[in-house]
Amino acid sequence: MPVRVLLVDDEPLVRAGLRAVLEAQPDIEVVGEAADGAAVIPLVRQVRPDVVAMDVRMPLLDGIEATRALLRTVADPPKILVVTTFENDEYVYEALRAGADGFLLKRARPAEIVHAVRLIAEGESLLFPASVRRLAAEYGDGGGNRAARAELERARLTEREGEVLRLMARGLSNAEIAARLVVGTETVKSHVSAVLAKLGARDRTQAVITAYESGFVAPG
Amino acid sequence: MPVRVLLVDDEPLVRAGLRAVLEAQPDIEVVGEAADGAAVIPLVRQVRPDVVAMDVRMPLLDGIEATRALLRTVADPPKILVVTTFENDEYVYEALRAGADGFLLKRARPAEIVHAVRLIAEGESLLFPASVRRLAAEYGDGGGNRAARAELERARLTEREGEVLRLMARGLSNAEIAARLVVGTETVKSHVSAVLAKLGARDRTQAVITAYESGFVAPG
DNA sequence: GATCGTCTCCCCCGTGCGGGGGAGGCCCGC
DNA sequence: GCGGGCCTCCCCCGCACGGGGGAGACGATC
Repeated sequence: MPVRVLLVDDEPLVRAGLRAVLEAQPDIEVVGEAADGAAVIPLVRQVRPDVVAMDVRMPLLDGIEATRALLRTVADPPKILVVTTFENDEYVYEALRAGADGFLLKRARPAEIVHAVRLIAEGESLLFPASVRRLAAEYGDGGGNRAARAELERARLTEREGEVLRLMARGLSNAEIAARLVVGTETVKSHVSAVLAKLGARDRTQAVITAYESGFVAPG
Repeated sequence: MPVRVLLVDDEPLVRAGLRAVLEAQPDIEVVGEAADGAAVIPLVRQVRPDVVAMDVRMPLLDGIEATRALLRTVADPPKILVVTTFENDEYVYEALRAGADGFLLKRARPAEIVHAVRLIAEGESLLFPASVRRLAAEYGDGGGNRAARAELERARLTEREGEVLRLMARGLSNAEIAARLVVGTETVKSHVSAVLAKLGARDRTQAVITAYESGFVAPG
């Protein structure tokens, strides 16, 4: 059963782009589009999406208000992924406070977008470490942005988990990782499980794919 | 047991580069260096490497002659990976005809170098599809280069295997791939096994890593 | 002092994976 | 016609993997 996504953005171009990116995936299906927040609620009732990709800045009803309305009025509401053009958009944090499950920059790479949708669909209210890290880096250290930082904290792999993922991405087995880190295989299995859970991956292969797609490890 | 590699190149810089790249891998060990072909044979007898990374153009004894001499005089000779700066180097094909097991451009990416060493060590006399393909593309279609083309043929995945690898690289399980391609899971297993063998991968994770590292699939 | 997160290790358990075989049908080229 | 490559499917088998629990030790934080 594919992930059913509803696109909400006032720009047709953005909707088309998201549709192209998402429909290229075997496990994701775009079930509808809306051009403003006011159209969202009836549409959600009609098509029952798993995830709503929601722009923040829209005419009539913006993403924040639409999110609030959605969570207030719809039974068993879909997950909400807030999409924005501006990284330092205060509205994004408003939306997260309103109950959105994650946020994403429009200029994120396709794989990041896809990944975010999958994670959100699985009930993970997290953003991928790399994108958040980059986001955090853009803000610098001085800024406020406690929301972004908190998100980072929630999403981030621990140091050990990061080490394990890096070794997984070099093709090592659990036993080899254990030997490398001088710990037991059971310990490695624990870390691997944690990595899989945090990344929303089903197995180590998917985790390694995510590592590559996110830039956590780079080819070459 | 790591792969034991002997580096043979007249330029210290190249040796240092190869050493850095190869020793960064957990399963590869550089056991010696030689600056010219004449020093290779005694050194091979002494350190018994699994793989010799051999430059073609060297003073005293070039890579071709050194390869011939090595295969003629040493019992149980190591695998020979010919390394060259120039893609259209006629000497390379000479070396392959002399018995070398594969060839590699010096400007190949680290991952490709590492991969080539691993493959060669495992007795695969093949080069990775992507690098050979790129090589072939550089030559254009008009040129001769039967050697490169033959290498390409030997290394290349079949159409079906390529499809399977692409789906593996999207995180699909054998059962999911089977459903996608409308064949039995046993068929998929056959293709997966073929892919693993041709890529010198131990499991699907390593195959996916190779797919990314080689550019067979691209992130984003 | 209590709590929390991290790292470490342990148990059981099912199963997907990969190796090792083989085999039939198809098309192409020699 | 006959071989060879490719695609398809089948068998058996061992094991690494991953899920589900739990638990002790340590440090930081409250």
